[in-house]
Amino acid sequence: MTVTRGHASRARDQAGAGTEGAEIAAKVSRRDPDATRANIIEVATREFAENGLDGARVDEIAEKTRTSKRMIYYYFESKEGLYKAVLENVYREIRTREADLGLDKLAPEKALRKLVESTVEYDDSRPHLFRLVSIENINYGRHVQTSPTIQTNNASATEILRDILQRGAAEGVFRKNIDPTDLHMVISALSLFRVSNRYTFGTIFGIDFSDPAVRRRHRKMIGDIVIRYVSPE
Amino acid sequence: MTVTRGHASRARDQAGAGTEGAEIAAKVSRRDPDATRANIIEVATREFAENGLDGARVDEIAEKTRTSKRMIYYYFESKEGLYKAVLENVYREIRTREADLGLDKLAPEKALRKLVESTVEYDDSRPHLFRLVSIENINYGRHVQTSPTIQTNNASATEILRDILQRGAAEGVFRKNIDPTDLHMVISALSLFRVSNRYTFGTIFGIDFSDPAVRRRHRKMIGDIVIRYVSPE
Amino acid sequence: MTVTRGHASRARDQAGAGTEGAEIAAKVSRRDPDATRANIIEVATREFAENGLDGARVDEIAEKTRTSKRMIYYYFESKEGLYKAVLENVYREIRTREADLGLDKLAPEKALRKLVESTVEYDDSRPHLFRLVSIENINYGRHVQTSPTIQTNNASATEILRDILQRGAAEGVFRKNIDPTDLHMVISALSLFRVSNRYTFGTIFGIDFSDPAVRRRHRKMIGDIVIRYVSPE
Amino acid sequence: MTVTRGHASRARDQAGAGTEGAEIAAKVSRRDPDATRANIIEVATREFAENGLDGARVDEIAEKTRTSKRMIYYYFESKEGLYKAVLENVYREIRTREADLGLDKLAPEKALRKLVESTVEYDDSRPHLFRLVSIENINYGRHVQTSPTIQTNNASATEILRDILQRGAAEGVFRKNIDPTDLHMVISALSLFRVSNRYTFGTIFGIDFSDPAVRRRHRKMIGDIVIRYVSPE
DNA sequence: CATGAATGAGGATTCATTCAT
DNA sequence: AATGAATGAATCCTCATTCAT
Repeated sequence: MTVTRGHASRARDQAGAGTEGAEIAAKVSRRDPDATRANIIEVATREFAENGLDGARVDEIAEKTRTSKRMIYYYFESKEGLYKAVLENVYREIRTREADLGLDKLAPEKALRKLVESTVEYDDSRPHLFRLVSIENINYGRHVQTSPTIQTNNASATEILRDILQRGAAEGVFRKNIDPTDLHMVISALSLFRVSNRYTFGTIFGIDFSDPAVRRRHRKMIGDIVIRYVSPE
Repeated sequence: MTVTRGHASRARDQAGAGTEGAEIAAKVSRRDPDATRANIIEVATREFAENGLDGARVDEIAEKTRTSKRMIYYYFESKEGLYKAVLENVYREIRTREADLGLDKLAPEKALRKLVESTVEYDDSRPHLFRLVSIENINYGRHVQTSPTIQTNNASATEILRDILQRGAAEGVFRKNIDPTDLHMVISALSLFRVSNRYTFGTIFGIDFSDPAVRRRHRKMIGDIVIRYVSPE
Repeated sequence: MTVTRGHASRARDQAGAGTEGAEIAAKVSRRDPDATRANIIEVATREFAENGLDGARVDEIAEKTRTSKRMIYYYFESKEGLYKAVLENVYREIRTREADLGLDKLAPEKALRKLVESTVEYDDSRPHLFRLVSIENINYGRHVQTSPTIQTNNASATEILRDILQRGAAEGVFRKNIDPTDLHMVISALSLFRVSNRYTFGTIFGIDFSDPAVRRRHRKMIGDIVIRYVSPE
Repeated sequence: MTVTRGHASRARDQAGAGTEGAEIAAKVSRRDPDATRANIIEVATREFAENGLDGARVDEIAEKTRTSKRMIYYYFESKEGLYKAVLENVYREIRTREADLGLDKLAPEKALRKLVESTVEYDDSRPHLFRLVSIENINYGRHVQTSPTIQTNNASATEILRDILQRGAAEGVFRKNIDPTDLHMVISALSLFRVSNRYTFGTIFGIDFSDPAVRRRHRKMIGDIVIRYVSPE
């Protein structure tokens, strides 16, 4: 299984010139390339997230779309091209998150806990996005590796953390020398596990990850873990 | 259809090391059902781990086997049946680990850190086992759910932790009321993330998870995190 | 999945007779879905009639077709779907028969005998159609039962009989209270036996059902039987 | 699909030396060849009758048997050999019927009606036997043709009829020149149709052939038809 | 007599993709 | 810009039969 072609989304990257992109997508019609494209991506995201790269079916995607199978090939050139477009879109969604949490206005400790808790909530609420991340890892990250967009834009995720850590260290409430990337990994790991391993872990240990009470318990625990880790002493 | 012996991946790992090892490896198949089964499982484990349930090809598996495709169906009835047998074997391997660490003879803190560190090392050294866990989660844990073997045998993983936590609490070096299952999740999450998200996280944040130095840093960090979390105050 | 036109077996039967006939026969397939469908049905009818539902081979059917195996699945979804389409076509052919015999213009007795004799001739001349009926009965009528088309259209076969019987009864040449459906069964049974049991009965009792003299003798006999049955006294 | 081998039942044709063959079959055990053979035939009869020659599975037959698949090949050499043995057994059962009806002691008319009615009852009560006859006809009577046993033994079925017809003709209650074989065909046709076409005819014309009232009506009708046909005038 | 293991050849079906219009 | 028809190359699976013990 080799990735060929590649640059699927060319010409369409500037899509969604206005802000109402999403709304337009709702009532797609012929002769509206942006909407058609968005509609395909939307359907494909669902299908790939539910069935994996190999498990998803082009026919199935096409059928659930407002257009035809031919259009998928017209816009994305191949199943893999479509998958890659979906993946880029997923990472775009993921990174638009941390934006407006206003963490820079909070005290370091509060900021950090809020970051952790909002991460847990967000990851829990968008399982399909993180299923796609799992799928991409099962595929050896082959598509992330060939997507400059994803790499350049998502690395910034650690910036917010770096800032919080620096402020905390300056104030003496956090230890020095905590690596922001490693801490980001810790938070991601703890939060994502609840999504990406929920079925096996849940089945074997009898935990219902869809139970809000469980989510709150975990959210608190993960916050505690992170705070304790960065604290002095 | 009976599950027999089970030491599937041994043969290949250390083939020809001893005297009978070579003999077995040489002409396994002919009229030796256990060996035939084991050989199929071994090959299939590799193929499913590398390509996923949908991505793996029965033909490919058969070809790499010492027998024929027909035998796969003879013993496992279907591709999914084979996958399930592989999964059960994987979980069997995973659980046989913690056994002889001799943790009960160590002081709680030492025991816990040793458990964590050995987990990190083990997970890092058997990525294919945990790829299969990821794959199973993408499949909604459908097969783990229908496998009594996996459920009954693997839940015991928390027992060791429970013991350590109790001893630590009794000695006053650990907090009371730490839930062993939740702590098991924490350790698993931190350790597994390094395996199951290495490609995307590694690519985006420029971390080389195959670097031993990185592994040691992470091993230490995860140990610290866990110890800090269970410590009083 | 829509059944279109339907004149499947025409092409082969009289190919090249008219002017367009030759043209159609020559390059049927290319982008002519109706012709493609019809061609598949035609070939499949022969193959299913000769080998049964289980005995027929999709590969064999495809090979004798102007298109490929893939097209069979494109239009009929499965071997069974194709078989069902064949069966519906068979029943369509069977029922289009009695139409233009002009029985309503004949005296009841003449009409009835003509109906019987034409049935014998027809059944004898299209053994493959009735082999398919036998095959369907061996399959417990499963497909006829799930085909509304067949059920609604073929029940009308008794209407013609009902009319003849009523006229005969009114004229006093037939008994009253002869059930048209039962009489239809009688005629069918006597006529069809010659087709559907010809091999075993012919072999055991040394009768050559392909001998025209035998056919004429049976035709006469069946006519006599039916007339005698409906006659007064 | 070509018939090869052929003489399946050799060596075993003298089976069932005693009269209690059937009873022995009930409690088969290893080391009892006759019982083993009878048991296989019994199971195979059911399987072939239900699924046809192509539809029946050797594995399935073997599984429902008290012995193993190997024994089928040991005794019958091939699936087709087994089928042929089944067929011969079926014809043996069929022909043992008319025996004790004591028709020669009845007046011709009574005898003929009794023959007809008992035929209808018998055919109705053993559908699986006649399904096998249908199946054999779908197979072009290939096996009946190569089975001397069936041919020599079953042709006698017309003897009884010939006798009745002669007596009737002598007494002046029947017409002369009624061909016994043709009359046998008529009776068979009318009676068998109820079994071999019940699914298609029943579905299309809404007749429930399993209804005893329907059976009685048909039995009476077929008797009437036959008597009327042979009556003078 | 009896059996579980093994098998080659075939058989139905699916899938991503392209073509003609 | 859009579409229904068409396709080759897999892909999973089944079957009657034979072999070693």
